[in-house]
Amino acid sequence: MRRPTLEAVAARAGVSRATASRVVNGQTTVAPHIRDAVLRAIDELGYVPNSAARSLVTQRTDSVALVVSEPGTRVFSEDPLFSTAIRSASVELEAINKQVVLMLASSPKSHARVERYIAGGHVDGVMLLSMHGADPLPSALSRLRVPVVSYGRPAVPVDIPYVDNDNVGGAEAGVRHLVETGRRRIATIAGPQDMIAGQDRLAGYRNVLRDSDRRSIVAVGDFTRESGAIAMRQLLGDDPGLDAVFVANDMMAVGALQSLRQAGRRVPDDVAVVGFDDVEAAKYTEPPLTTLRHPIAEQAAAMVRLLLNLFEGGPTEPIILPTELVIRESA
Amino acid sequence: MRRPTLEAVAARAGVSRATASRVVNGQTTVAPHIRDAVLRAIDELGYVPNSAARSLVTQRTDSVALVVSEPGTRVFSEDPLFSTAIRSASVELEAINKQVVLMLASSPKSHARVERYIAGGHVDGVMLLSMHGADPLPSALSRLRVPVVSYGRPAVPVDIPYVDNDNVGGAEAGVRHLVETGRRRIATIAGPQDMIAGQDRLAGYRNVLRDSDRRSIVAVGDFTRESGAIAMRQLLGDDPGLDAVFVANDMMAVGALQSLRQAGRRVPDDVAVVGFDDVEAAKYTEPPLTTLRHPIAEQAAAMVRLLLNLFEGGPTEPIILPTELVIRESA
DNA sequence: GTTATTTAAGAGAGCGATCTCTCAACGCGG
DNA sequence: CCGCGTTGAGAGATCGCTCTCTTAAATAAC
Repeated sequence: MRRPTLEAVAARAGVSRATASRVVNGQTTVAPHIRDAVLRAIDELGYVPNSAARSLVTQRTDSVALVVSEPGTRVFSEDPLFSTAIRSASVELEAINKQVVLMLASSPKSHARVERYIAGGHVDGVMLLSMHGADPLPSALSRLRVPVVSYGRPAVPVDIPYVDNDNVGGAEAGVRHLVETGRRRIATIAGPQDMIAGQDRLAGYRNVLRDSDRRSIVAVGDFTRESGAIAMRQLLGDDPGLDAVFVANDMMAVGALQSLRQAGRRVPDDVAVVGFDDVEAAKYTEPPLTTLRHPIAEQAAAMVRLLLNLFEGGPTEPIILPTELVIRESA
Repeated sequence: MRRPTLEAVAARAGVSRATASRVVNGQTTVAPHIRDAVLRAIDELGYVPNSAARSLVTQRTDSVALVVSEPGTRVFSEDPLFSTAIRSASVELEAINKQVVLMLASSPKSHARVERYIAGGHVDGVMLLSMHGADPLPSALSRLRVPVVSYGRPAVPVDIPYVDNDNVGGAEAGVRHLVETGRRRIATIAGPQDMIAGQDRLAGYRNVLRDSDRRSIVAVGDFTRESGAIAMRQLLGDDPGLDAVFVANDMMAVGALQSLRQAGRRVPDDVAVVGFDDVEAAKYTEPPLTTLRHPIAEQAAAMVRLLLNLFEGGPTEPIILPTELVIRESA
């Protein structure tokens, strides 16, 4: 009760295996009536090509790895970034008939596993979702001479194409909005400084404050809601007179709103709040959050294009997608 | 600059390909010094077995498909169920050295793609995340004679093992809690009735109400926040005197809380609210939500075990995991 | 009508592993 | 010293496909 092989199809259609193969692979050098006979045989037998055999000879697998290099729990739980990126990338890849092999690289041990797997030639290329600067994977994978693209600029200067959003520009736009609406003492809750997004958003904040002659007031969180709440309390302690805060991501902004409420500050009357990411929850906070939207889905699509270019020799410059200020009620 | 083959390893170690293969696959019938020589050769050449060649002869691929059969957007966005399940299943599968191939089946077209892929023998087994009753995939896949396990009881009576949480029992526990805390007029916002979870949770609600001699008041939502808000307004219109509502999932409960606030009802003083799922957000609502927790991660792990049993002939009865009432402030 | 050119289909050699079968070497009892 | 069981290693078939090379037939050219 084995699955039918190309041999069986050929026999049934009364042609050679080579001809059957031609039909399967859509070559045009087959006479119409023979082509039909083969197609009929395929249909009757329910033939499906064996992928192992095929990729053994073609040296292609038609699948790409989506490596999520991030400590386990954070990945999917709060932050919708990963899930959105994964979904979009999947959709895009399926559109070009590539399969997605999802790999989570959360520990050194799994890093090794991933490397071995990639080295094993299981996939034609790798899409790397890696946010932490210290991540050893970008350089490790680029050494394997496998096509790799990264989501988010790799922290170490390694020569792999990447897609990123304009973190610096986005932060600048957010802070500029606070300046333009007349805020005087603008604090920030920065993200972790071992992450590019954390660094760049803080840099954007500093740029604008420097240009507008204001003093910077910085607290650092780790992109979680709790850290945002803690950082906000700390900022209020440091400078009770602050009238605005730029928060490096929405989750922390939600925590900050909570602390502000507890401290009796009204938003935006007393303190204006700007977040970053425009997650779903930003619409439902009290008050709804003014934030910076970046098109995660488009970024994932761009990453797929980049990988395709890597296969086919197209342009592979990094792609930086713009962010957009979404003004709601918090600022 | 090709990758080294087993042949090369054998040549370098001065043995036959067969012996090299024995070493790679950890057979014990190789003399220690020869074994060492082969291992050294492997190390020096950086040999990694070619998976296509291997699975061509072994008929195994060591990867399993994780098929998410759900209309695109819903999957990852609001509902953390999918992301949590995917992550847990990945972790579990990686622990037993199986790769995860993620497939999204959102449209009839992609259904066909998934079926073809599975039929193509790319994977050893399938884990199906399917929530909708009308889903054609469970029966389609079970017909392919591929080991399949399902997350959530398949709506159509098809003979594939599954893992589910005790939706009926959980709903009963939630509603019973409302009864025991003295609530008289207990409404429900049910989930979509084309989903098992929607049906079963409503059934649980009805069971308890019947037994406690109360009248049921039902509105139906679609598991989204907005639908919860709308349903709540509708319930308040139908029966302004209701003093409790059992909501079939947390997202709808969040919407319901919003509508209750707008209607000037205090929670839990005027109206008690019980949700279902214990999502992250349930902790942060105003007031924090009393809800039913089910262990998604454990369910995913159980699903992996079930699949393993399917491979190896262990027991494959459906696994129903219990839910737990988490009492916070809303009820 | 013969030769040159195009087109369609077949023959057969791999791709890189696994695994059965075979055989050589060795130890040991009779 | 011979035969026999055991153990370790090699030979070679095989998995199912692709793709080059070859050949046969059909058409064109002169």
